[in-house]
Amino acid sequence: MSQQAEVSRRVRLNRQRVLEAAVALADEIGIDALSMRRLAQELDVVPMALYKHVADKEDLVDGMVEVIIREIDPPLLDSGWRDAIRRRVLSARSALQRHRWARQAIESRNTPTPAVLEYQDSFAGTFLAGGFTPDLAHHVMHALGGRMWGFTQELFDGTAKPKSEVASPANPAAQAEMFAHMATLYPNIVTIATATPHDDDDSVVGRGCDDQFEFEFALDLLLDGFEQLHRRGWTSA
Amino acid sequence: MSQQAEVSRRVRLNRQRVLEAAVALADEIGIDALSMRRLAQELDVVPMALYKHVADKEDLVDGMVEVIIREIDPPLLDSGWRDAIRRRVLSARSALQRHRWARQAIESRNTPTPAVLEYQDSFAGTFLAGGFTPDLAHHVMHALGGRMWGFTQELFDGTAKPKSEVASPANPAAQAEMFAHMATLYPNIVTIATATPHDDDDSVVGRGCDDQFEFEFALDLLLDGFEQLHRRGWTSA
DNA sequence: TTGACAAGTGTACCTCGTACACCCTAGGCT
DNA sequence: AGCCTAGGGTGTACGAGGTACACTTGTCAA
Repeated sequence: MSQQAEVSRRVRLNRQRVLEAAVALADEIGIDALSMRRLAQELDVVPMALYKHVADKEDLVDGMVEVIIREIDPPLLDSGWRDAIRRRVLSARSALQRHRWARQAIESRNTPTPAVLEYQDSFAGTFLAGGFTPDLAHHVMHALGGRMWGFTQELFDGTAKPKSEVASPANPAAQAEMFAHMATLYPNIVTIATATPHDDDDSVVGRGCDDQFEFEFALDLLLDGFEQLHRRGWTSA
Repeated sequence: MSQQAEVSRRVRLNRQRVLEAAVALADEIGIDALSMRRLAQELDVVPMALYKHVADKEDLVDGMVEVIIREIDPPLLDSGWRDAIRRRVLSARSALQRHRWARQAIESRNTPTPAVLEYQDSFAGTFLAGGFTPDLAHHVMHALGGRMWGFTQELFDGTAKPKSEVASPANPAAQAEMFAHMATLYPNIVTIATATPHDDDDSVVGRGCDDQFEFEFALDLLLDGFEQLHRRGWTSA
């Protein structure tokens, strides 16, 4: 009886609750560690219970991506295309910053869901409304590529260190030696990595660059390019 | 005896052979279907035999990426930076075109291997040799991002259709209906998708755009930007 | 020939996604 | 109120996958 009371007290699941729990769990443990079983446990149900709310894991991840999309600011309507695009991209970026797993999740999808199509459509709409020809808008969206989602394909920047060395943060001698080693093997990477001022000075090579700056640098480079082509009435023909 | 002869006739495995077999198998069945067990079967050994040559699956994929990198042309030394970068990127692109799984493999790595660092280092070297300041070279490499590997983060272009519809290639009526449906829901995507001439005219929406063109469009846009900043002596300070 | 090291094997364990058949409960109908 | 039913939740089980560990076999140098 108390058992039953316990059970009935428990809020019932629905797709939304499942997706939100999945997002929260992924925030915590990363998307690779997110399994149906782990998620079920978090929700205090048996794994198979989830399948009443999502078709399969693919569908779960699709749903999670949609949750993220909903966090992105809607496009501005009262400003120029450039400002609207720029702000929206940066808003997407900040959403992806809150959910570090999302980039991988988005990249792993290979069929667009309606939510994704809608997102892309509104981008296209902003360009068209800004006077871009459909032709130019098309190419420009391709050029934007993943940046539309707020990420560059960074992979790993030149400043990331091989994992073998990560474990020794409090060993200045070893670090200096490794730095010298890197400088021998990869002189150019070290040159450009050390050229930019560090925000984190206790590491010789690591985390030296401001990701946000790099992102906006590339974004603005592209936007400048778009603007020029647009002004010149560029066509692919 | 004949059994033994059979066995001894078999060439011995080594890391290189394992990696090459893995690349070939991934070319054939895709990287998702590539399992240690399947690869072992292909090589006619028991799964655990592979572990004598690769540390684990991570290591296997790292090795596969290195194989790909070796397929990319070395940098030109006798031409300007712009030409050198452009050619190399396009060479990387064609390697990735031959191995469609490679993009995903590269993206999934989160710690750079020496081969990867070396590849990036030679890019950096090309910029520096071209007279870029370390500062500008740094930002420019970030801007290049994944394009350095010959791919844009396409995700899915506006012309990709939801998978539910993929199965009916020979149903013009349904296709027309779906097109109308898309045009209602995603008018802007349809507008820009149909603006560019198709190379495949039997599909109303699909595969309309020339990926190579889009790639070079964005690449040149960036290279133009780089060139201007370089000429102006741009600094981040 | 022999001895030792490296290559290959067999078995077994754990984690995952998920099919299938079942039970239970809440909410609408009489 | 009592009943019925749809759909949420359960239990069990299977097959695929990565890989630890202990073992056997093959190769080659001394």
